Amino acid sequence: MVAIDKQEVPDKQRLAAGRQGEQLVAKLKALADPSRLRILEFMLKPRGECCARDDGVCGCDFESLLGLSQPTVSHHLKILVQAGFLAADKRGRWTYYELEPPAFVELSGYFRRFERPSGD
Amino acid sequence: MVAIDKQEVPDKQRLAAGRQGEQLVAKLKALADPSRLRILEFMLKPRGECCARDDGVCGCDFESLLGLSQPTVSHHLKILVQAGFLAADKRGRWTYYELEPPAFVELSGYFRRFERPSGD
DNA sequence: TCGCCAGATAGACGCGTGTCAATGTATAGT
DNA sequence: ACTATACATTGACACGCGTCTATCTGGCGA
Repeated sequence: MVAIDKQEVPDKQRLAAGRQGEQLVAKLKALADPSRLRILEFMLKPRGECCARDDGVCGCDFESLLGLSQPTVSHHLKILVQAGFLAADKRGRWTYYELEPPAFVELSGYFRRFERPSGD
Repeated sequence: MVAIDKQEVPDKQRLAAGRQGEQLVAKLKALADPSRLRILEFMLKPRGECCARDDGVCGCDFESLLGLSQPTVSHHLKILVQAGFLAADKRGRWTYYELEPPAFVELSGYFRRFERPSGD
């Protein structure tokens, strides 16, 4: 063993290789689902059907929106929260959700790197 | 034909609902894989190991990069091409790949909508 | 022409994941 | 205290997807 396995990759391709890249993949996986995308888009212009507030959307609103069972909706919301796209604010018996803009700033910034490739 | 199927959804949640949304999901699914992300990042600063050109990266370069079998690499490249992130240029016995910037412009633009939510 | 090599395709296998019914947990109202 | 409700968790099931081996296709050189 000639001292490998430590950091054979100095600085190249760190994003899609290390833990940072795993987080990115997790974020993209979280977005790669039609139901979760609809949740996020609903958050852009939420019309509260059930128990809306001006500072958050009640979780129960998503059920009728998506036509899915309550556990499934809860599952999707959990994934979006864990990925950092939503913030969950539990108030009393309800949970209110808000968009987390920084997560999207990070994503759009990441993709901007590919908008004008260096060499080509 | 009663002129249906044209725009039954006035303006609500068009992106994540209709065919346009399905395409978006397909694009995001294509990105939600560590191997495919590494392929794209490699395209940003490609060092040709095998048969590089200045106007494309040879497909065989990805095999050693990813440590995957040739059919698996071919599979990933196909997905990226179908999603519109890569362009495949078959020249003789080799296939050269290039980044497709417009696809990334579209994505970063989509996410920019969430960077500053209207209501909040 | 014959073999060699780059790449695509087909089929199989295993794991991940979206979905649901059933159940658990905690809060609010009576 | 008891019940109703909003949400989370669990377990199970089916399908999708990443990976491989094996095979096929097609272009290039000897």
